[in-house]
This record gives sequence, C-alpha cells and structure tokens, in this order.
Amino acid sequence: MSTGPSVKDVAALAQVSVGTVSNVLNRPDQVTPDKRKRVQAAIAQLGFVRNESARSLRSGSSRSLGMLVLDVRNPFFTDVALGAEDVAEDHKYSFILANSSEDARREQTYLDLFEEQRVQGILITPFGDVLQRLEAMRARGIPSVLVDRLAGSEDFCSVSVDDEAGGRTAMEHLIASGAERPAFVGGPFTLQQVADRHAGALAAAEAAGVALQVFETPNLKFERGRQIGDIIGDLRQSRRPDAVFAANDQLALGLLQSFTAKGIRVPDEIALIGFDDIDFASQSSIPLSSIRQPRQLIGERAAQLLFDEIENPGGHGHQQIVFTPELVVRASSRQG
Amino acid sequence: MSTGPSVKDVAALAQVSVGTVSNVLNRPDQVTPDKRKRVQAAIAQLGFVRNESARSLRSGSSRSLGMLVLDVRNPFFTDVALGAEDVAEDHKYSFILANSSEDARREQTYLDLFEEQRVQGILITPFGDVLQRLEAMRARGIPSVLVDRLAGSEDFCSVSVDDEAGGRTAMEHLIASGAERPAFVGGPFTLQQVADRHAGALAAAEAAGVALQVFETPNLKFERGRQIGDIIGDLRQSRRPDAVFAANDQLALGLLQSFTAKGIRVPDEIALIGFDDIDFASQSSIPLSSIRQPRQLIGERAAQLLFDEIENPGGHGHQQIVFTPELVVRASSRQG
DNA sequence: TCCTTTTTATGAATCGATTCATCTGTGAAT
DNA sequence: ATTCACAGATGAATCGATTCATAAAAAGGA
Repeated sequence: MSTGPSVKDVAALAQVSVGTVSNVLNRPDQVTPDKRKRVQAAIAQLGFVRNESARSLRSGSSRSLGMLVLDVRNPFFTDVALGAEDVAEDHKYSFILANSSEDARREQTYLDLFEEQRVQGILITPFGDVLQRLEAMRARGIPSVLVDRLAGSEDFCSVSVDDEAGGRTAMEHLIASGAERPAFVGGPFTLQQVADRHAGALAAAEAAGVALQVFETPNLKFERGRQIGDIIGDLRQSRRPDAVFAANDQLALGLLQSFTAKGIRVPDEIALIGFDDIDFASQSSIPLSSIRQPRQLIGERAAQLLFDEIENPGGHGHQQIVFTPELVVRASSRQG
Repeated sequence: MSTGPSVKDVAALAQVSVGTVSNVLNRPDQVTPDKRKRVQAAIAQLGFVRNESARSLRSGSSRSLGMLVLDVRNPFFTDVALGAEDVAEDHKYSFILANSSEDARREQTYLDLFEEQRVQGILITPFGDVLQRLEAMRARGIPSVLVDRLAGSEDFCSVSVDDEAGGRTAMEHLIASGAERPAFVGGPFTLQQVADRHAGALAAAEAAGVALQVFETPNLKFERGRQIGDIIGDLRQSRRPDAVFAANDQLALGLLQSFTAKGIRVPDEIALIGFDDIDFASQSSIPLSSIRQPRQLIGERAAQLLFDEIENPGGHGHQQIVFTPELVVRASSRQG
C-alpha cells in the first residue's frame, strides 16, 4: 500500500542530494563514478521506480506517442502499428496503441486520453470529423500525422496510398477479366479511404461503359462481409453481380466465406478482389486478389514524420507521402 | 508552445476557487448549479484539458490498465485484448496495449513503463521469467493477471485453457486419422503454453506407441512456420512426418503456405492441425483444423478478475480459470 | 602559491490538480 | 433571538522528480 520509495529516500540512503539522484537518472555521465555507483546501489536496494507522473509534470514532456487505429483486429493496422512502434522504440519513446473500432465516440475518448496524458504526438487513422480538433491540439503542442489517409490540406503530414488509383486498378482488372455487372462493397462513405476507392472504381466502370452496383456497409469488418455476402448470394441470378471489389480484405474474406458456404463458385460465378493484401489474403480458401499497400513502411514513415515535427517544430514542413498501391492477382479473380 | 490553461486560469475566469474547479471536475453534484455552469463555461472557453500527470501524482491513482501480449500480429491476442478492453471501458479505465514480440528485453521495458506510469493493474501473457517481478509489483500495489497461461502457484489469478488437454486432443486426432510419424512444431519450450501443448501431444503419442518428432522454433510467428515448412518439405519421404501439430495457427498457416508452394498435398501427404482457431484458420487455402480457445471470453474474464483485485485488494482470493479447448476438424486433417 | 576555469554537487522552487481543514451562509429548532 | 447543523466554498499544503542558480571542489595556468 505504501507509495514506494522516492528520490528523497534514495538520496538519503546514498548520502547525496536529490539533485544528484536526478542526475544519475537523467545525465549519468555528469556524476562521479563513486557517487553514481552509490546511487545505483541505493536504487536497486530500495526497488525505486521513478514516478512518471511527477517527471512529466515537472519537465512538461512525456516521451510517449499515441496511435489510434480504426480496428486492431485488422492485421493491416497491426502491421502499420508495428512499423511505427519500431521507430518509436529507436527514439526511446513508449508507444500507446488504441482502437477506435470505427466509433466516433471512442475516437474522441481516446483523443481526450492522449491529451490528458500529454503524449508528444499522435498517429491517427481518423474515423469521425476530427481534423479541426487535431489542428487545435497541434496549436497546443501536440502534433499529429494522418495514417493511411491523405491530408486534404497542407496542414498535416500524411502517409497514405493512392486509394483512387487502387480502386481504379482493381475495377479495371475485374472488367478486363470479363466482369459485366461489377459491384463495390464497403462503407461508410464518410471514410475517405472508402470514398476514394469507390471513386476510382466508379471511374473505371464508367470508362468501360458498365454500371457499378454499390452495397454500402456501416464498417469494414469481417462479420459485415459475411452478411453482405448472404445478401448478394440470395439475389436472383440476373441481378447478382458477377464481380465484387471489397473496400478491404477483411470484408472480402467475409464475403468469400459466405459465398463458399452458399456454394457460389469464386471466381467463376463471382470474381472477388480486396484491398490491403494482408498476410492472410494469400492463405484464404481461394487465395484472394488484392491491392497491396506497404504496411510496415507506412507506419515507419508516419512515425518518422511525426518525430521530425516533434523534434523540430519550427522548421518542419508538412509532407504528404503517397505510395502507389500494387495489384496482386490471385485465384479469386483469375480468369477461368 | 504555451503549457495551456490550468485550473487556476479556469478558477480566475469563473471567479471561483481552484477547489471548486476541482470539485466540478470530480464531484459535480457537490457544486451549486450556478457555479458549476460558470466553471464549465470557463473550461470550454479556455479549452482547458486536465493534466493527467498532475492528477495522478496527487491522487496516487491512474485509472489505466496495461496489457502486454506476446505478439500483436497474432489475431488470437488482439481478440483477447478486445475482450479485455471492453471490460476496461465499462469501468471507465483506459487501456494500454503493448507488444513484447516474444522478446524478454522488450517485456521488461514495457513492465518498467507500466510501473512508471503507475497503471492500476496488468494483464500479461508472460514470455520471460517475470513472475517474481510481478509478485514484487503486486506488493507495491500493482496487481496482475496471467492471460492464456495457468498460474503455477496460488499467487496469481489466471485465465487459460488446458493446453495439455488441447495438445493431447490434437495428437489423438492426428493418430486416429492414421498418422504414423507425427511431429510437433513450436517453441521456445520455455513458454509454458508450448511446453504443455507438447507434453499433451507426447502423452498421446506414447499411449499410442508411436514416436513424436519435434521441431523446435524460436518463436511462434508465421515466417518461422514457412521456414520449418521448407525444412520438413525437403526431408526425404521416409523421414518426413506424415502429420504435424503446430503450437499455434500462425505457425500452422506458415507451414501450410510452404507445403502448398512445394506441392505437398495436405492432408494426404502431411496432415496438419494448429491451435487457437483464429478467424483466418477457417479461411485458409486448405481450411485448418485447430484447437479452439474462447478468445474474447478469456480477455473479459481476465479483466474482471483484475478489477476484482484492484477494487478489493484485501478480500480478493486468487482464482485460476481454466477453459477446456475444443477440437475443430477441417480439411487440413480430414481423413482422405 | 594564487588565481582562473571547469567539473560536480546542492537544495529550494517549481510543475498543476487534488485534498482537507477551515470558514461562510442558510435554514431549522429551541 | 439564539443556537445548531450542514451544504458549499475556500485556499494553503501536498504529491515526487526536475530544474537551475549557486556553492564547492578539482584541475590547469602562470
């Protein structure tokens, strides 16, 4: 129940001043080896652990980074997070991963938390309408970088892929493979990624002179894919799409599971392509075609941009890094 | 650059004392509606955000939970984390997820971090030798619950499945399906889960009078499975196992990918079973047999036990919850 | 030896929210 | 009219590590 030993206790035991203890903790080479050892011994003996709250209260800085993703269950985001975490570790920052679950309320709650904890910077894949808030936070000294989402303005750094190009590529591929009644599955359209991927697909469809059916979903999760799969599967043949572009691989895998269960042959009856190219895409029952994003690299670059701004707030110019996604064709959309 | 407004500024603007501001923040119903509204208006006007460091320094408590998992890329753990996070949210606690990546050094680093941040409790799937440290932390007021790992002693709460039974079930199934040269793939054996799953498999093999080959791996990741798959695939027919039990699904999927690439037929030439039954298991190129664990439920129960101890440190009795895992047979081990 | 520069050490002041002993004002009871 | 009880409000003291101006000690230089 005790609050544990403090620097004072350590100082007393080592017979030095509290300032010296603090120096051993933060600038060990400015302390005589003799005293340094005495202090370290005292720390070990008492089991002293520095109170981070007191530290960051006084010093103002917290040495931690927050990352807020749309869905931790999506391997795409854990891969991105891993890349970012590596960079954070190199800088000796701790890394707090939070999950908005595509829920605007949770997103706000976690931003509150980050702000209260005075994290030094935020990596975020926004869900709701948070850009204004992020700008306000930057003004108060907490910068942020948009991840997997192009900054519309020059006010943010962002690391993303060209979702529209990705969407276009996916749809062109489906049409080139013979699709006559293609569909897009995904949502919500307030999510920029979804809107862009759809816009690209629509452009490709229009260019080819075919109509694009749309099935809007409230989120991009596996379960939802299964549900839409059931709906699509139950359509009568003439109205049923013969090719589906899903806004991400989770949805696509859900669709695939439903189709498989219903005995719908993929790609013969319905061709299918996803987005992200998560590891499991290549391993699904029918290997899934997808649009590949450089997952870890996105995380690394985003963290690097964030550190650039943290360490050099004045001379930092906002940058938008945009990767070009890559078509990966597998059995789910290969021409029969 | 400013440090932002503090309670003092709010108090000045609202023309009340700092104590009243604090009361509005923490016990709003003890403040006259009139003043309460003035304070809230001032907070909004200044954009005041409470400094969590100062709060928890003074009050001693942090209202946050730490969770340390072996591998965030493994969907098993994100599912468990999700269950725990839900419970944490119900209690209005924030939830910090960290990733030891099966690395003892990182594990210690994150425990340091949790301790420095004075989290109220820890959920951990231990990798290295940390039980003593966890006991010391409990003595200092930070309790922990072991996740996916049975506590050997009565000193901890734990939520796990019976890994030995799971291992036995898996191996019995392989043998019943005709395996004559079964193998176990997994590691390191210092990981209790791995040791137990292997022990169960070994017991089943001995009972059936067949030898069990072992391929030890340094971790349980996808990549490693692919590597071992290549090694196994290159063995000459007579020495090559005809059935493999992998210590988790990630490994199993890696093995499967390698086998598929090498043209080895599963299950005809080599039968395969994993452990965890992650969502993707049912969706792999050849649907993967597995031993199912109740993933979210494990996380929920663990968090509940932790809260029980946090909120009632005196009258808390340690509990070991052990779920019985369940065999799920799919194509990867179905008799030909 | 004495003076200057550099290196180490000291400890009071500080960060910002919370706590709690104390004070004020209102209304009920005598 | 006087006392008592009590809800509300106050603000100085507090949590623990860091900072920084200052002092002391050590190392060079003349």
